[in-house]
Amino acid sequence: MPKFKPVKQYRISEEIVEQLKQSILLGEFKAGDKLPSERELSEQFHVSRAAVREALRSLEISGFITTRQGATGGAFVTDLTFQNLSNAFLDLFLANKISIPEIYQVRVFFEPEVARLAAKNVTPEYAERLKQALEAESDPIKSLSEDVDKKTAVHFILAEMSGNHFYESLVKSLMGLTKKIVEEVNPDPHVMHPAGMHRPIVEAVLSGDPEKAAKAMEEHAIEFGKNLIKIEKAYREKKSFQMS
Amino acid sequence: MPKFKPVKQYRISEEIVEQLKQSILLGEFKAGDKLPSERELSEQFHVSRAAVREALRSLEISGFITTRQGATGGAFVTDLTFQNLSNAFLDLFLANKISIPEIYQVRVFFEPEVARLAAKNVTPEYAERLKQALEAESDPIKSLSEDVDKKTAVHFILAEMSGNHFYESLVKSLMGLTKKIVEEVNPDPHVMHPAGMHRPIVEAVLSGDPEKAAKAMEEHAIEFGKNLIKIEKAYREKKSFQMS
DNA sequence: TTTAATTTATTTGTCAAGTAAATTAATTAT
DNA sequence: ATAATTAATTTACTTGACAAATAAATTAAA
Repeated sequence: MPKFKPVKQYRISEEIVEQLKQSILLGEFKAGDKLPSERELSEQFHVSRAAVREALRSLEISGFITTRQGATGGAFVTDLTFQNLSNAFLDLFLANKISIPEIYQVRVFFEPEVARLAAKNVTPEYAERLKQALEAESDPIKSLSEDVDKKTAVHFILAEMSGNHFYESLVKSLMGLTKKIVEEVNPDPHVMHPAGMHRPIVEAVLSGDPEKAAKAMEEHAIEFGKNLIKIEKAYREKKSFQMS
Repeated sequence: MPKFKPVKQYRISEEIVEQLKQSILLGEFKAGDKLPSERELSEQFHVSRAAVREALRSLEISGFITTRQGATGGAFVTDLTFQNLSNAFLDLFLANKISIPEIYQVRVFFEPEVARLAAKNVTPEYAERLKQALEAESDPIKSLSEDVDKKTAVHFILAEMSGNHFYESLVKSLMGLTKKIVEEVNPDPHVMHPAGMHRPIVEAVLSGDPEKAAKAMEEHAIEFGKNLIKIEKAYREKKSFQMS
């Protein structure tokens, strides 16, 4: 008996999404380019503006375009970043599909490898950036958000130094998720992550010692992870106490 | 000087997305539940159906709901899965933001750890599932897609056995991406991934030897990765030759 | 009394045609 | 030259309709 596949009926907006996405991926629209206006698109596709707009919302959520209102506005192609990955992780976390301990088990395992790779790839430029990022960690704290960004910088630079965009995306996503959690919990920054915690990592990387760098990163990740788990747990208990 | 934050104007559809998302995350709508119909939502929010529909498209892309037409249709809350993560990886790959070698560098590093964890968590049920999955790999090949699924099964089970949903999501996403690539390249399945390749891994896991399991997985990942990179490169060159 | 065909109700999918609001460019008045 | 006004473009949003899918209820037929 011949095996037929079920015929799936697609929405018009989905068809539009596919065509625009392909066009973007093929480079027919490059980052920064403006797509035709909604009215033009609806004429070209022979569909209503509503269908076009639903398609644009989908492309926006997927990170392919951003839209601006006004005379010079429209839908602009964006350079795809790790942002969606980050959003996906965040949603999984918020939906209780992955826990902080699980995230940190993974991070403790792979970020030492990132540091190891970074230590094998030190250039004067990277060295300078690492030093400056380390310096900036001791700046007076103006806001929690800014402080978190500064404490995150070293991790970002090391991730770039790994030379692997996948590791880079993972690190940036996880740091983004961590930032969200930290900002929600709103702890004392000095307790959560004292300045200078990254010094041993940076020193090991700069000395070009991969194993030492990996070890330093592992210790840091373990310590910070323990800290975060503890503080977040206390926060959650306090919150559920307030609600009862 | 006081530091004011720029006031961001949000779209109505974004506001709706936020409210519905929060409601779902708070468990006010559980997986399987039906959201109110578009007309009801537009009345409750005091907005037009078009705005509601744009919001629903966003929630759909984010993996929170699926929609069905008809009398018993509507927007149904779904159990959030790794699917979005997988889509995010796929888009990054299609947009040439991460390459196959980069993906495989990461996979070669972390999947041995998954095997290591699995070997520490063997139960009779898991053992049975692993054996059956290994058996099924030798079934006559009916279609490439089905064959890939069978060769993927062992990896999925080991990922579950790791007891870490993050690892599980990563493995499933990467296998999903690999499947897409394999189906595009459409190689000879026997060459791409001969049956029995997973036997050493499964045997090591079942014997409860974490280090042996990790080693076996590493060797497998390296071999398969090399294979995939080679075959995909040949495919890409052939394709660009055809186009010129 | 089943069974088949038809009708009805509900819900999403789509369209058309508009108004509102944001934003920039062009024009006019000062 | 500067400021104020007007015009033009584009997205944001609304309203009100009809089409299509789907399941339940009803009716007709065997």
